[in-house]
Amino acid sequence: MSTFGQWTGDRPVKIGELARRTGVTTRTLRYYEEQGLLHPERESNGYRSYPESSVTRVEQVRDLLAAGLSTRVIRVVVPCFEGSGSQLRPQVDGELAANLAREVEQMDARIDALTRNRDAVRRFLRGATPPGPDRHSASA
Amino acid sequence: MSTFGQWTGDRPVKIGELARRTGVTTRTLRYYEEQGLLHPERESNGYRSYPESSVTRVEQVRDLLAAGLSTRVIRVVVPCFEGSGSQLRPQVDGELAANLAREVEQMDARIDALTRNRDAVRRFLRGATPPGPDRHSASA
DNA sequence: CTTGACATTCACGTCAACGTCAAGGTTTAT
DNA sequence: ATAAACCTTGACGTTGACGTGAATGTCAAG
Repeated sequence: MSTFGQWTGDRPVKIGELARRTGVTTRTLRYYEEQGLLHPERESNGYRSYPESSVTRVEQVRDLLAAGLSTRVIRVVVPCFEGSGSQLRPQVDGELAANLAREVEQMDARIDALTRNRDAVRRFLRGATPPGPDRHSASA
Repeated sequence: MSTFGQWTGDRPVKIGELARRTGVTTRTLRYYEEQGLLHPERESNGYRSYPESSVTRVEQVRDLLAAGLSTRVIRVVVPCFEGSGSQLRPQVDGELAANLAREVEQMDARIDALTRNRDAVRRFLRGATPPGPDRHSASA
């Protein structure tokens, strides 16, 4: 029963496959590791070995980067998502909690700024006179 | 009636004052100009002369940069705020409108990502066991 | 007329988030 | 056993948003 195409189950993956499956380059994956965002194990030959969970992890990281956060703050933020439903509760000391609280504030500020400006652009687009190679359009 | 301290009314300002009033460096203001975000006039001596509106303009730009947008997209976005309440309606051709629509989508995506992750961090903070040098705390 | 606080234009330095080789070891296919 | 397709570690290049001078001009005050 193991000859039916590639099994996509819960097995460790090497850097190439993880790259393909997440859409980032291997360089990026090594960079994320260097920044403490990923912690792959090593096979006997030195090859990196990622757990399946790294796929979603990388997507998380990309999400946060696209949202404008730096790897430094992502490093402190991503552990929050590890055990969503897991049993592991990483030790959270007061300093980490304070840092996270600060980050939440910054994210709020970012969301605010983005929302305000997006709305302004939208209002502008709705209020703007659309092109019209013909200047006769009577609003319908 | 003109001897009562410094008049904060509607007069042109030079780069130093604008920098102080917006909290950015003069270097940053020149950079914004280079990027097409500001268009100060010049006095006879070559000094830049900014209108009062530049204060809010710079704040806008900072807002958008903090939100993660690049000067390139800000350059296309900021004109939307020029005439909020003004009479001038800059010519908006289809291409600009399309660009702006794309930017609005990207901003939506950013807001989405930020909101999701902020909420996750918040959930984590609420669910996390706070510090406790004493390990006896019985959930109350 | 010099000093000091402003302004000007180069122009190189920095930091983050990667891209892009280079020079090799490993595994797989033929 | 040799090529092709992986992987490894350096290490230098790039882009964006500025920082940080250097060398110079301008202007009000003493």
